Amino acid sequence: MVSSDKIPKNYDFAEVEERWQDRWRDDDNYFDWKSKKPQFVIDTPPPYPTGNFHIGNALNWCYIDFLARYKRMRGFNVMFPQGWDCHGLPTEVKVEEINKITKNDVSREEFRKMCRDLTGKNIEQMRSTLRRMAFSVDWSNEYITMLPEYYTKTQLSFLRMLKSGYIYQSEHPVNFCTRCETAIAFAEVAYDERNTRLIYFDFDGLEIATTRPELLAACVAVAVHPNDNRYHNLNGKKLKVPIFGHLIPVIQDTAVDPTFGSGAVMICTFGDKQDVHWWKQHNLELRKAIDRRGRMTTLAQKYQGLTAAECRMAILIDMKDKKILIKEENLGQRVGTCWRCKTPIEILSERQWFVKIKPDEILNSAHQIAWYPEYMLLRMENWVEQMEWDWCISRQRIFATPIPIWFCKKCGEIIVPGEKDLPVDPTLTKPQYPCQKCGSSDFIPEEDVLDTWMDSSISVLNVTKWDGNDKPAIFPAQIRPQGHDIIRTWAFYTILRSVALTGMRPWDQILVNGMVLGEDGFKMSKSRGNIIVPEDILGKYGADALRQWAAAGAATGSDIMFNWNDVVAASRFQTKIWNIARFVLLQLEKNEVDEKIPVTALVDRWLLVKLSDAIWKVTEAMEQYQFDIALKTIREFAWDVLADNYIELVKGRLYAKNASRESARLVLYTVYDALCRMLAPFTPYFAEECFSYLNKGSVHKQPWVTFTYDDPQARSEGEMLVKVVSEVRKFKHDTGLALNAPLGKVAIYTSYKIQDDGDSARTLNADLHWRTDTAKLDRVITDIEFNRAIVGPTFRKQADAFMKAICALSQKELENPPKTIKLDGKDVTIPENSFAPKFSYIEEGKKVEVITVGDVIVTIENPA
RNA sequence: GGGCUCGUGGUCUAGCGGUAUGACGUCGCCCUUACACGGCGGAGGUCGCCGGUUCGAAUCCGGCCGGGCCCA
Repeated sequence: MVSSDKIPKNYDFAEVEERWQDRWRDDDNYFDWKSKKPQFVIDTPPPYPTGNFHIGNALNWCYIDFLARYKRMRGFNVMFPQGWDCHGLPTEVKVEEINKITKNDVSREEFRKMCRDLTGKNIEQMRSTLRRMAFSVDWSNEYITMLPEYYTKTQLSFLRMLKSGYIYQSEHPVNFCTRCETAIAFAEVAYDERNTRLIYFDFDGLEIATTRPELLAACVAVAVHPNDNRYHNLNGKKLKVPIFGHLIPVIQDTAVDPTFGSGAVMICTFGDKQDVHWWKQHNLELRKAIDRRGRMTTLAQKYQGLTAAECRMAILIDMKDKKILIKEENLGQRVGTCWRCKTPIEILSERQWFVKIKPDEILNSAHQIAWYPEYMLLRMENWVEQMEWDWCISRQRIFATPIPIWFCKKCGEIIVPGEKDLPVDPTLTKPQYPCQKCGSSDFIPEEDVLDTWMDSSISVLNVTKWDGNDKPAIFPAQIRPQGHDIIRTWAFYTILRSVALTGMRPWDQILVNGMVLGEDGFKMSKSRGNIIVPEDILGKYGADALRQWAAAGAATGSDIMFNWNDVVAASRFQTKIWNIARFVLLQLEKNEVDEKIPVTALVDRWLLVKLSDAIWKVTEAMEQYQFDIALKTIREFAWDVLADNYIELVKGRLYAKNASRESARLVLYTVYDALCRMLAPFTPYFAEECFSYLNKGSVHKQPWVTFTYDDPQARSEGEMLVKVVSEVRKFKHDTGLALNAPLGKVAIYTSYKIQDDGDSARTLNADLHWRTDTAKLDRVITDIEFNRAIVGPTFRKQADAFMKAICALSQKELENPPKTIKLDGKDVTIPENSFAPKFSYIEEGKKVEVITVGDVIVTIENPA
């Protein structure tokens, strides 16, 4: 035990957190590949290395660390790896911005290097925040997707899926960002509310309304509703496209809304997703009017080379000249945009690589995973069930994993590298052998690269050390912790890929966290100015306080508003426990606690009962990942039960040299030890500091508390005692007495003998007597309290009648209730504990104050 | 327009079939040798609205209103 004069009066989080961060060793948290303990592998989300670990990440990582630390204490061999999902547009955009270039201004290799350098710097910054937050990351299992060790696996997974038929290439309409000049997946399309103009014009005698006149060159049909009488005469006819002059058919389709615009729709390749439907369904021609850079093609004739917006203006002017423009209307619409740069996406038909979506396979696997909270599974189901297109995985960018493919220049055959030769960049190297089909040695490299989700969706395969053969020994992982915003992307893709590559679900459980909102209740954003950065909180209140906010700010899974109040409250809780610690350690230091002596005093036994309850509740909550309940239970126990009730009661006994002092000291020791352990997952620095004074090593190396204690007598008598003391305190307060002021003679009448070692007398500073005789008082019944949980189910529809009948009993009958009572003319048994009379007392003879607590009567004589 | 989700004292939050949890704020009393970053106590809510089921609903069901997320 450390001597109490070495314990500082105030808890200095900054000093403590820095000291322990220095002292802890990385290898404390390494996964042990040779261990016989049960494994607990976490598929940590690899964040995008923006350089800033934001508060949403912080929430996510707090959950991970709570459960990682908890599981270690429960004897699991835990792997909490940290990955970095490096590839992708944002970094390319940032590099272009910083260096004021576009990707085409430098060589591919040079551009890649710039991206790698920036990413490396950003990772370094984020690592330091992770460490400061005390996240018990297994740094021996860190991975960085832009490094060859990792993207070798990405390429291997590509080849495997190509071989098994999951991956194919074809020309197909895809979402395309003309600013980033790349295809993107549906999951990457964001929707924006924008205003546009609906253009009505004369289309070869037919009135058409369109929002995209610039696509006139790509018009391949006009559609009307089959029941629209206005257009019956048009069926089977061909119309001449204005300005361009090509002929297109009129088709009928029930998907046309006759009430929108003129009821006649121009189908272009492609204005929107609906166009793609019609195009497929009616076998229409393909006319590409917009190219990858968003410029009009030769098909657009004199408008060639204009941007889509310029072309729109020009066409409108020409329509006016030709007097075919009828009118324009304002129209609000939702536009699909690139989620990175907000440019409206075009749907272009391009040769791309795709991954086949097999909804049944994915759903089947999703159902084998336990979802926390459960309803998040619905979001996955809904997403999977409405998938229509396969997953487009090719991108026309640079900073990404290369697609390991060449094409034979002569015969077009697809050439793949040997798996041993991976990784490859086909733009830098050549196949080892000539084309097996035609023998040619001329190759065209695939310049497209892979979607970044192709990297990150094998995170779980990477950490479980998948090498392409079967499923790894430690696969599947035990848990995937992530936000609900990426269920349709990362969770979806990971399940898909695990099933495709191993035939199995990726994890046993998935824990979904909510989003962090700003203090104003809105999503944090620069424009709102409501962004809170973790570093700010760390500086003001420390990591442990921020971690407490994450645990208790909201129920697991629900969105959580950032709230300084919660952080302040968390920090105050630490102060409170710190003071409890100082008190406890002061009591413990003088001589060693004898752990073998029996705990005898009533309140001591009562506290152990309460501790046992708290431990059980906290443990249950941790098992269900209900961190809010766990931490709140600890707080309630420590603050209300231990500090405000128990310590107040036992103080006097500890100060006096009473015989049962040792019993209290052992209880304090037991409780203090248990509190440190239960706090360890939540406030690792604070718990470590408190525990260190016990000289028993690191709290993080201790097993979880499993202390149990049962003593029904101590439970009910202790509960009663605490209530009585609190009522008498309230009495003192109400009569204007200081709580420690001397009180006169107090008699407590109970039906059983209480031996409290003088605790209540000292606490109340009163001449206090526990008595089992009957108080000489007159009492009257003023009210009856019913136990509806008994009355309701027993009497159902007669519950009201029963309660009325009881109320109608006389004072005497209520004091000694009969066994039965008449209800609707029938005698019915009165259930036990179905009601309790409430008494008030009339003093007799001596002037006494009377307080009742249940059936316990307290009289106070001569209050000072 | 569809799916999911939320709507609880001034603010935030727990509960999700037996008449409401905690925090912050607010008001009053108390500097009692662990703690005034504390203790004790008070005020403040017809649990969004309307129906239904039930002996009983914040809690279940239906409708409506309002917020959020995801999607068309």
